[in-house]
Amino acid sequence: MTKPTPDPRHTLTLRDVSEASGVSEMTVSRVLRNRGDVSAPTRERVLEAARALGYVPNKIAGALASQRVNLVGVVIPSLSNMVFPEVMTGISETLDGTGLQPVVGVTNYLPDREESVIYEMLSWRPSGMIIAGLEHSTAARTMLARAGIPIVEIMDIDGDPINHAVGISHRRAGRQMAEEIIAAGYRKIAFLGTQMPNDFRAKKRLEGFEEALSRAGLTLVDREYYSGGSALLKGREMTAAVLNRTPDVDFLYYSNDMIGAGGLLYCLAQGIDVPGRVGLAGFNGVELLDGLPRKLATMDACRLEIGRKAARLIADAPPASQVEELFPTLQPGDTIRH
Amino acid sequence: MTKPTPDPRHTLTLRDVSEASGVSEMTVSRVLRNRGDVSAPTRERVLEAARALGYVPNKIAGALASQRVNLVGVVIPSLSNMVFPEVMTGISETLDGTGLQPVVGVTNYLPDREESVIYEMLSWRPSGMIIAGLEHSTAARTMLARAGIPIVEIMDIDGDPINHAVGISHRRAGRQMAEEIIAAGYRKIAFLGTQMPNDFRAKKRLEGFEEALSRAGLTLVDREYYSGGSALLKGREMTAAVLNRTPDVDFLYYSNDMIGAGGLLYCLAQGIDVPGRVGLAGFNGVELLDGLPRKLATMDACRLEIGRKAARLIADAPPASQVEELFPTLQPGDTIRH
DNA sequence: CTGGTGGCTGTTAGCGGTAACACTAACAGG
DNA sequence: CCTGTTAGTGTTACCGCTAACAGCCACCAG
Repeated sequence: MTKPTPDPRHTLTLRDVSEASGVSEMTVSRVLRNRGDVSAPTRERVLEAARALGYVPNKIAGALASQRVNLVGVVIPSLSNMVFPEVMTGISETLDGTGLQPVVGVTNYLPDREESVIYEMLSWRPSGMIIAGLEHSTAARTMLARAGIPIVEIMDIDGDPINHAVGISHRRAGRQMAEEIIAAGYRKIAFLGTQMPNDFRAKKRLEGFEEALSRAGLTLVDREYYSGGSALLKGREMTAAVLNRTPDVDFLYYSNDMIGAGGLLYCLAQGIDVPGRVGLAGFNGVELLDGLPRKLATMDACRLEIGRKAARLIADAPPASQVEELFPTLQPGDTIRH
Repeated sequence: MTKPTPDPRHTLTLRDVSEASGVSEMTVSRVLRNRGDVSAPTRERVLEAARALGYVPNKIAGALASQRVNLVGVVIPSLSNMVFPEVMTGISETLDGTGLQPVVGVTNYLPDREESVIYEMLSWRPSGMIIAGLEHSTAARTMLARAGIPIVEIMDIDGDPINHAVGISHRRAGRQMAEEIIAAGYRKIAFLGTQMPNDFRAKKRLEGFEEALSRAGLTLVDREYYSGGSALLKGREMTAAVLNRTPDVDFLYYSNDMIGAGGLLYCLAQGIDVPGRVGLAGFNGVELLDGLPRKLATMDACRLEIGRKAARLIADAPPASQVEELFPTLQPGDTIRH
């Protein structure tokens, strides 16, 4: 066995099917797309011929001719942190049946890469674009605005959308969590989070959090940042570091659930009284947490719903820009004292 | 603000740029693709015009004309189980700089869906396809074989590849783990795994595992299957169920690390002596495990390397079919007694 | 018998690029 | 002066498909 079947003749086109079934290319095209009237016997013959030949239509040519591309570009920072796969699920779910298909691009939180991913996607002339976040380079914003297709910026609504936006207010989410923590009586609060300079949403949450603290006359007693590596492990390490450096800390606010889970496991292993001696909270509401020995306090980010609504906006393409704010619910879990 | 800039005139084409810069479309095309000689001043003028207009080339047209598409289809069962994102990383890494770009399609372990995803992808005439697994519908195999492009089936090599294959032998991996467990003196061994009828790789691991057991005169003393839900949580539940039902079990072999981690957390919480009273092992070598209080025994599936090698095969397109077997290494962790 | 009216099928003209080749000026060498 | 070469640019003919419209035939009403 050498090449994967070096193709008897050339690569198949409509013409091959049309010759094999004795009708015009146009009729074949109609049959294959279920468009226009074609008599039942003709349809049968064509389908049979196509099947027999193993014909796969060339969407490139089809798209060019029809000026229609059934693709939706989805630009997200990462696939590996559990949050975006869920958004994707919501998107696929909603797009299924509309004839549209998602195509993902990953930016790794790099603005340059984001720009080129967007450029690349637009050059395929998709029917719409879904993009995480509201912060993009000027060039990227311009390209998107000029593309003449629906654009949905997701996850975040604290900012100025290009077109549509669906998400939560991370600033408010941070504030809300802080208020909850303060109400529970914690006072020596530390933050543990990602270093990523381009995770704007984590940054906004922290801003909201600190704002609420300062309104209560408090400030963070410690902070610890990380980047890269296994989040669970980092959570352990950072927690150890903070507890060591600031022994009187009584609350650890994590920028995401994964490091929060690491922290929780560490505390439990150390026999630290949670939530009595220290309270813990994360962010996201990842499914993973269900399996932990104790439930981490968190806030769901409405990821599934965001995906669904964003896809809906692309599919429906309403004429006017829309901003849909969703409201995360706090899940107190077992790591904030009642 | 209504529509995203209803586009002054129409959508931009090469002609617009050519008119704006006073050269032919062909010259603009050459400049934009860095192909053929174009004088420096002309190149400048063209680039300037393109930038000023915000021109984004139409790859659809380009691809049709040049019969070249710089896309590589990647078909995988799921994005949410941590294993495929890592494969993707390997693929992207290697493809970067070759001018090729990965496009993923997700099948959710459904053969029908796999078939349609493959069909859909092939209809974009990609430069190559990377597909998880060796088990596909006849129609899918035929389409792929006929496509006349390099096909790489990944993850698994226990079977008959269409063209190239890169992966590990899951059967051998299962066998190896069983041998290790037996050598460590465990005798009452149970299996806990996914129900998924279409996770062929998990199935092969189990086959290899049982084969090695029976060669040692042993059989599984219990087995427990799950589907859906939080894997970590399922791991706890299943572990509880097995320990309850078969109290004298002394080893729990999990079909993946995630449920294994759940089981480990459960055992630790119950104060069960691991690895004295029961040993545990999973499969995959997911990064997550680094953060657990104790290291789960596992076997890495060479995911990154598989992604890299698969991408290399597409990029290099060797004339003859290749099968690259990788060899996972056993990571004994702390859950098998020395 | 004529003129609709629909159902079905074919024809024509692109879609927006690019390959391949043709052309042109400028200059070198014989 | 002519020819050959080279760099830079333009022309032509598609790529494989579809929109739009043009036929054609059977059938029916008037």
